Formats: sequence, structure tokens, C-alpha cells
Amino acid sequence: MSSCDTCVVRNRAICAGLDNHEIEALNQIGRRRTVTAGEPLIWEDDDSLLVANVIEGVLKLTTSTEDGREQIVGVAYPSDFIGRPFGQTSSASVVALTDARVCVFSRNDFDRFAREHPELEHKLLERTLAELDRTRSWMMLLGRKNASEKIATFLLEMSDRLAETGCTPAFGPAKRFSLPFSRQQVADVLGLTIETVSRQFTKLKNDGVIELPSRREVEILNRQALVSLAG
Amino acid sequence: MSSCDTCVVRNRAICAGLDNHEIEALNQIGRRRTVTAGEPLIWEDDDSLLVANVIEGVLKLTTSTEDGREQIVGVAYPSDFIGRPFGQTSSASVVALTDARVCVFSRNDFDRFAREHPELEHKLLERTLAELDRTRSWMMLLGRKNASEKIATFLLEMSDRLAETGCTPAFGPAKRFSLPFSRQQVADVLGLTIETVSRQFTKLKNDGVIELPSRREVEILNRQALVSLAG
DNA sequence: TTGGTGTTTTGACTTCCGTCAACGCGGGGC
DNA sequence: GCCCCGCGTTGACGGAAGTCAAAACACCAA
Repeated sequence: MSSCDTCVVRNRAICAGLDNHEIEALNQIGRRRTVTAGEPLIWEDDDSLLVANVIEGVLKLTTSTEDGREQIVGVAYPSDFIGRPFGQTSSASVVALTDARVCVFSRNDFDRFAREHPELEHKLLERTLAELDRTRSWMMLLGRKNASEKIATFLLEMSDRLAETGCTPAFGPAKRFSLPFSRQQVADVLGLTIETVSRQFTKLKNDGVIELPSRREVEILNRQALVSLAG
Repeated sequence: MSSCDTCVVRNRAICAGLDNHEIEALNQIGRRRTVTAGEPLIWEDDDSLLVANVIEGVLKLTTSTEDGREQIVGVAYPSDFIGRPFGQTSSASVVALTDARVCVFSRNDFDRFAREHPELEHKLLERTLAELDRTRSWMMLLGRKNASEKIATFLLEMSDRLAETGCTPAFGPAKRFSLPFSRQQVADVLGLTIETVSRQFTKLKNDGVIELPSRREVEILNRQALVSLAG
């Protein structure tokens, strides 16, 4: 009996579609791991010894300059795949934002397994293409949007992304949610400073667009206003 | 005799690795097309009816806001794959920057063929992963670098990218090259305005770092200076 | 409750880049 | 050759966001 049998992302992650025999083989080369909030899983420019599936929690992918500036280039949620298979060094560090559970593989083992299982490679390809789309629309935000457009876009995206994994059984975007990011991390996602993020949040609150019940909580009072601000 | 036999990117594009029989089948569903500079090949948000391999020339991938701001989110060179296979609408327009030749497929035909040829899907996966890496490092540039760092990084990237396809048989980065971009397009790549781009070019010229023999030509006089400016 | 620490907010000031406008230049057509 | 038009450059100016610093706040532990 493999631990995959009880895996909550079994039907959504790239391992979906594998039969029992294949899952058993995959299970042989992978292992479960927990990562506590703030703990790194992969270092930028290391040989990317491992790849992983996210089971639970949220992780950030970041790149940094030597002088310490940081940009969050991706966010991984449950069922997402992280790491860089097929012979390149990883271009990003991966750090847990919340306590997380992941299913890790050595890159070599994973590469070999993937090449023998086209269905898995296909799932990975679909995921990678979707991630590339998301990343490109984020480039638009980074290159061409101003601070208030960035914040509005960010809040809408959060509301969508967190709804999928949220506790609320209702469908559609979340009206109220808990950010997995500190203010500094929001700044690192949007290419802003922490002060600018803070000022924009305050402005939205004063304008009655959102409510901020606590540091990490956001409640969207006027979604339509956010949509029109997002540009 | 298929036209693939004489294709200059036959060994570099995703069709590399297919045997003669498979190439013949692929040739059946594809066709050659020329695109003149400035002409669009794919519209943003259309159903992405087609995908393509670049044989010759350079094309830009762009996203735009309703109010006309544009961001170039990718650049396709010979042997690159463009378009969005597998059931999503494309998130970017594709427009030729130079006269170009491409090998186009209807998306449905290509999807079907790809699913039957894991080796091709694997090549596409490797390409997509590499493109995602490049895109992420560009996010760092857009979010965290200032104008002079952006310009320096851009010139170095151009020098690398154009060397691969350049006429000069010598290896290594090109010392002198012809930009496939207008000043406005450089601005759209870097998330700047045309005026800022122009000023930064002039500054680099005055500082003796580059020479600008004509509007599109760039000669790098002091590569090391560019590297250290790029941050 | 209190005190301490790290995060967030707020304020004052600065700066980089965007905006607007005028000018220059180069290449194509006549 | 000459003119014209689009692209690129330059200058003056303003404003959005960054920087620096201090205050306020949340959260934890004792």
C-alpha cells in the first residue's frame, strides 16, 4: 500500500492518470517531506538535485541579485510541480511560505521515470505551458502597471487562487482570505517596496474597497472596484 | 521528398529526433509560410488556431492592456516553437519583427500528432522549461532593475542571442550586431519609455561603452563595463 | 499584564523615470 | 538633388514611487 493512495492531490497533480502499477513505481523513488514556514527547499543556482509535488501549503520561487534585491517569480500551491527537471540548474530558490508538505524526488530518478511515462510528461507539459502563460501575464504587470493597478491585480489573483484550495466549499473567488505573504513578500511579488504596498493597502481600505481585519487577512468589499482598478 | 529535408532548423527544432516516416507525417499536416516584418501571425486571446516553428527571422510575443500599453513577453528566434498547444487560448500576440519564415500547424492537428509522439512532446517540454527559466529571469529585470541595469542586461542578452544565429562563424557573444527592435520595441521589452531607452543608449555611447553606427546597429566596446552595469 | 521584538504604518524628503514638446536626422520617393 | 515623413534624440518639468526615519501596532513570552 503506497502513501499515494491517500494523497489529497492524487487526482490533480501530474501523477494523475498513472495506473496503480506506475504509482507504485513512482512511490518507490519519491518520499514525503514537510517544510516549515520560512524553510528553503531548493537553492538558486544549485544543481537542483530535487523536484517535488506540492501536497499542502504554499511556497515561493524567487531570484535574487548579489546586492540582495529579491523578486518572487512564482508561487506554488497544492498539486503544483516545483523544480527543474532535465539537466539544467534551477534558476530560482524555493522557500516555504506556510508549513508545507511535499513529495520529493531526486532529479535523476524523476527524469528517468518521466521519460518512460509519456502520460506523466504530457501532464507536466500542460502544467508548464499554463505556468508560462501566467508568468507572461505577470510580466505585463511588472513592466507596465502602476502601483495601484498592481495591488488590485494581486488581490484579485489571490482571491481566485486561494478559493481553489480554501476551506469555503462555495465556488467562485474568495471574498475573504488569509494572505500567505508578509507585506515585504507582497512587495517582492509586485516589484514594489514595502512602504508603497502598505500605502496602497491603506488607500484601498480608506476608499472602502477592502477591509483589513488583521495583518494577513483581507476582505474584499467592492470587487468591481478592484476589477476596474486592475486595468 | 518532404520540405523538411532541406529545413535549416531540422536538427535544432522540436522535430529533431523524429525518423523519416514521422517527419513525413508531420510534413503532411504542416505548411510553410512567410510573414513580413510587422505582420501578425497570432492574435492575443484568439482561439490560437495555430502553432508554428520558426525557421528564419525574429518574432515578438506581446500582451497589451485595453488602453494600449504593450509589453513584449518573449522573442522567438529560428528553431523556437510558438503558440499554445493543448486547449487554451493564447495569452499573447505574435508579430514578426523581421521578415520571417515559419512552419505552421493547425493546433488540433499538432495536438493530435504530439500526443502520438512522446519524443516530440519531450522536446517541446524541454523547450518550454527553458523558456520559463528565461521568462523568470526577465521578471527579475522588470521588477527590480533600474533603467541602466535593464539596458545593459538587454544588450548582453542580444549579443548572446544574435551570436547563435549570426553570420559570424566565430563562437561566443557577438561584438557587433543589428537589433531586430526599434527603440519603441526595446522599451516594450524592458518596461521603459522610448525616451528613457534613448537617453540610456546615448549615455553608454558617451561613456565609451558602446558605439551606435546606425539606428539599429550596436557595437560593444567594453563588454566588462556592461556586465558590471547589468548587476 | 507587561515588556520586548519584529512587522507595519505613517511622514518628510528625494530621485528616477515618465510626460510633453521641440528638434534632428536619415532614408525613400519624386 | 530635394523634400517629406517617421523614427530617434534632447530638454524642461512634474509626479509616482523609492528612501530614510520614527512611531504604532501585533504578537509572543514571561
